[in-house]
Amino acid sequence: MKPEYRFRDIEAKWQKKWEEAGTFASREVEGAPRYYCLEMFPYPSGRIHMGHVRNYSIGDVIARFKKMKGFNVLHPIGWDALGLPAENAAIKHGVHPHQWTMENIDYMRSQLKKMGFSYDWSREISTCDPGYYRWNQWIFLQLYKRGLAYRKKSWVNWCPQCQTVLANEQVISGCCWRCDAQAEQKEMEQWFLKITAYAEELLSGHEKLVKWPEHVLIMQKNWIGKSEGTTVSFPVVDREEVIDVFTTRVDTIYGATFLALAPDHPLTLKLLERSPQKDRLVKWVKDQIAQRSLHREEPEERKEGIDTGQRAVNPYNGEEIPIWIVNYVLMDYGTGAIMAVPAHDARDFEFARQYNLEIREVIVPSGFAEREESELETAFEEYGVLVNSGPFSGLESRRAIEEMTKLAEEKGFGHRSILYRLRDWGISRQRYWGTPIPIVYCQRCGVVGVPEEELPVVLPSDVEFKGLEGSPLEKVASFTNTTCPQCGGPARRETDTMDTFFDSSWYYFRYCSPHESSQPFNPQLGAYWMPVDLYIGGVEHAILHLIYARFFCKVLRDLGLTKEDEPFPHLLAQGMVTKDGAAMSKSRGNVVDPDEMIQKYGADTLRLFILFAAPPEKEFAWNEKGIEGCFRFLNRLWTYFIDHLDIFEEKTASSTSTAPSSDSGRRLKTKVHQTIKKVTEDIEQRYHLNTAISAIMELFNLLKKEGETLKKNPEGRALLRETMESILLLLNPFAPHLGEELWAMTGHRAMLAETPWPKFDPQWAEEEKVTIVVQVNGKLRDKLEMAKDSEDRLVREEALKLPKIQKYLQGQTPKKVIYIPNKLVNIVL
RNA sequence: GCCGGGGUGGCGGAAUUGGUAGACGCAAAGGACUUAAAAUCCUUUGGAAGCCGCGCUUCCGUGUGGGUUCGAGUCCCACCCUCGGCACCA
Repeated sequence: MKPEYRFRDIEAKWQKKWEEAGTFASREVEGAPRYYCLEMFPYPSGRIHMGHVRNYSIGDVIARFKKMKGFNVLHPIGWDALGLPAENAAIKHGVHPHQWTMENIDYMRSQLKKMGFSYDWSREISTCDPGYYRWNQWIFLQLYKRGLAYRKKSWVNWCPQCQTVLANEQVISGCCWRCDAQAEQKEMEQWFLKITAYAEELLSGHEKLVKWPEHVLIMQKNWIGKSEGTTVSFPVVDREEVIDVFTTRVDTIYGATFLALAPDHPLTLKLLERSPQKDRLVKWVKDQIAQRSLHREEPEERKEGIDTGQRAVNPYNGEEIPIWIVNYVLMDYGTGAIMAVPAHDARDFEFARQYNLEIREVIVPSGFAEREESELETAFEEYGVLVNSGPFSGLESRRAIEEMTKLAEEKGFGHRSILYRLRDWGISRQRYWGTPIPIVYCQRCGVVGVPEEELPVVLPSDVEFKGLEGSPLEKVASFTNTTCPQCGGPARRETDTMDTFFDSSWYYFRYCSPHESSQPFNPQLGAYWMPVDLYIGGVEHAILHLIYARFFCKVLRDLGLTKEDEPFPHLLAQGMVTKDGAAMSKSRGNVVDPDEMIQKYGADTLRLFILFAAPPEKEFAWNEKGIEGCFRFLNRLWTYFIDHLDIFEEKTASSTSTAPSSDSGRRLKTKVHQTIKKVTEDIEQRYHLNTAISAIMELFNLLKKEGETLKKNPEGRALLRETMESILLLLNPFAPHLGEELWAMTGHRAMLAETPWPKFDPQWAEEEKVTIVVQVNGKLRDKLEMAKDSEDRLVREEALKLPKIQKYLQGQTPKKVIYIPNKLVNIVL
């Protein structure tokens, strides 16, 4: 009776062996190059999903491959364990967030172990551990000391029914996601991190990220949104005040027919004071503010505005133009005020038409002298030549921008300026399950940071979760009532917790010394492991997480903890896992559970399939039949080995040194070395794991074919043994359990995981003979077998001699014969 | 609207620098084994036409239409479809 492929037993057996032997524990050893392979750590939502399986399978192939290549590999895992779902579970099911999270972590850890991932479990971290979030607090205090963390009033979404702040994602078409009440805008004190201080460096740092996918860099670039332009001051007529506007198109300023302020601009109410219709207009402004950001979900919002009756002076030509308050100008970008140039801005154009305001053309396309006085159908937003612009008429836009800005600087009514779309990062959350912000409010001393030696500020565990009112922490008197660290007087503790993106912004440093207790991480160990050599994760984090993490790395650098400017020089953005044309989701009911697949086919099959069916960066469409194909492949492999175990019992001489005497042997040996080359390059350079796997399949197919004759003599049997060993070595990163089992069954003592990656012999990896394609007028007509690197003239002659080619020539002399060495001959008639 | 990715057999995909389109796998069809089925193994498989005929020949074929080139899935221009990101950012 032949042993079956009992994958459940095999997988459990080797997982245990790896754990007992500490095979994947990373060490900081001299003499070997280091490699830090990191996958985005999961949120412990309950169970792992196929996206995790894919992400972590890709990482595991790289980690195991690098280990076999002789690197000291750091391949850690942990838990992004703080966050809203835990608190919602508490509200819904009455489980404490801590308990809920811990149970999820325990289950998901067991799932990851069942997948056989080569993690160094001794470095496992969890962000809800006070030993971790204490360093969130420490970092926050350093930021606070440097003015990079500050408090500011800002507008937030507020549900009047639930008495709590809502995140943007929790406002569904203007209403609270939980109680459906109309959400309001409320101004609250919030903590912010000054990421804008690093805007320029976050942008220029992209130049170092040559190994990031282009589209991720573009998304970040757009998010940071740098624009260069001019700030111009418009004095208000008969008043002290001056209105600053920012524009990238100062060349259009002679076409500015009004100024437009955001409803929440600080000058708005002042300007309305003298208006006869003051009450009505002020009410309009307040309504606009209250509704603001609710229509961010509805882009087709109608433009509205009111005339303040006040006027401002265009400093370039002294013209007085009206000042309007409009709903399409945003207070939190630029100065909150714009010069409106209807002829050359689509939004101003739309607004001016609606309110019958003047549309004055000052730019014409270059090549047109001056346009006929005709109705403009749309705003002309491109660069062109200035007209009706006083001394600047006739200049080209770009030139005009330069000169006009220069003039403003000379006369003192304006200057060059750079603006970023990037906003400071609001990190306050009125939630329990997050890191407490380490701040105390003292009646005498004001805002006081908790002293470092008192950290961590630990989350109280005795808290009620009713989900009805604001932060649960506000109701815990033992937490909020405290004493001022400066004066010892009575004080109130900050009850806001941190956005969980804070936690994930530096966790990759923590892995370098996860048990460090006197600082966030040990700088020497950080210097040893950082930067991360390969960071793998979903593209959905292209902006938020990856910008925050880059920001934190720079902050930690400025704090002297690291020398790295960029934490992740190489990013692999993996594609989504879909089924039936849509992302897997519970609501769609198209979720495939990894547990079921492990149970049915085993972890090796699941890993192999999820890597085989598509390259990592592309979308992966789940298909039940596909996984069966991979299962069959592993079964065929297993059976073949079992049937040929006797080959490994013989003590035949190794065939590595000599060339096989048969054609079969030469074909197989060539294929072995070609496959080693291809698999190595596919993993190392292209990360195209799907083609690496298919190359291994091809080799196995040829082994089966050629093996029939080869196994009849000792020389052939030695080659078969060598081939089979190569297959196990090459397959190890993909299907490590099966590999280890067969490796042991074929008499190897050392673990496969600890065995060096095979090397290819370039002589064998190259064909001795090449097939040369023969084309006539670019069409394939015949093929020619030639020795590699045959002489030019010889190949051309042979090609022309071919009977099929003769037929096409019909005695003509070719106009031209093109020869691409070892590839093709093209005969042009 | 702006920015970006993608469109290749019945399906997932391969073709790495402009040089044999369809590797590998799935599905399908036929055959072997079997009392039978499953499993397994073998063969065939882009489309069309032809041929004294079981293998070869010819033509067509990588979203559409043009272009560059001896040669284009790959480069250029225009368009269509699709997926993602941003969305009053001055």
